[in-house]
Amino acid sequence: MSDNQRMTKQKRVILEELERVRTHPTADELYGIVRKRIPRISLGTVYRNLEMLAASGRIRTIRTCGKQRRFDADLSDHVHASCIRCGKIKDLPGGFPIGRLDGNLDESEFTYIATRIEIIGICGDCKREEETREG
Amino acid sequence: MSDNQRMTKQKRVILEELERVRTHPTADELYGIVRKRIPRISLGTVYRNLEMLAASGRIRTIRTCGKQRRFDADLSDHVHASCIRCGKIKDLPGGFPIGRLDGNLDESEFTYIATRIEIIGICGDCKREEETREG
DNA sequence: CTACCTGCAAACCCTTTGCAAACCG
DNA sequence: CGGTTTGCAAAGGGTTTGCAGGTAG
Repeated sequence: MSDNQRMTKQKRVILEELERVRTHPTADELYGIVRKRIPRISLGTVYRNLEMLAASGRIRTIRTCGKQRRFDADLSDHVHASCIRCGKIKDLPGGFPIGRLDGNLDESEFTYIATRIEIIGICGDCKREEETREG
Repeated sequence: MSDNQRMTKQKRVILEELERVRTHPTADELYGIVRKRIPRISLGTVYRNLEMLAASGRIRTIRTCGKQRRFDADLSDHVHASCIRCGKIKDLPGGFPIGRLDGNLDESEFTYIATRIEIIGICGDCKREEETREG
């Protein structure tokens, strides 16, 4: 967390692309996007930069359904809608329906950083796919 | 999700132990616990049974901070407090401060299943450890 | 200059899976 | 009995890391 971070071309492009997309891509998906601008970038570099950007608070990592981590450059409080089938995440319009949620928290036993709210469900694409398959 | 599940000794003990512990153990932690009662059980069996129990809705899986999945036999709505350092999860007293949260949801585009709320922070153990290390 | 960062590839580690034997109902 | 489940071990797949060369400041 010592912020001796350099703004390299790779880091800048990764951040730009993550801010641009509306999805919450996995490292691998972002790798595919960034490679259009930096063809010789490596997946390891993408991971390292996402890690650094998260450590310095410029982006957030999301772990929910699915085995892969996802990343979000939108730091505002918003609710995520996660699909248990495909793991994709969409944002819900409107902010948080609650506040800081640290009321009944013993600060000596837990230092509050943030609240996360998500709804779990099945997205339209996966639902339609299931209906097709099951007839 | 076809519930042709048999109640084997392994599955029963895994469920019993998961219901008994107050933590939200990883598969590996639960493996260590269950092995006290079934010494020759394998980690693969623990994973398979947790998967089956989750598929039939008897337990829940949690993915948050940390790379390992965690499991929870408490199906009631409760807020999780996750430590970003060690990945451990504790329950917050009291239920959910909000309701179903599917108000501004287009049901044709997302089938609602559940709401998850967690707070992110640093637990007492990790905080004390950091204070010791940094002087 | 030089400490930090990159690309590459191998290592890591959690999780899943194939198989023959064991077991539940 | 017949289809599930188990233990074992190997495979899988996302993420991390060591290293030598490259680069920001």
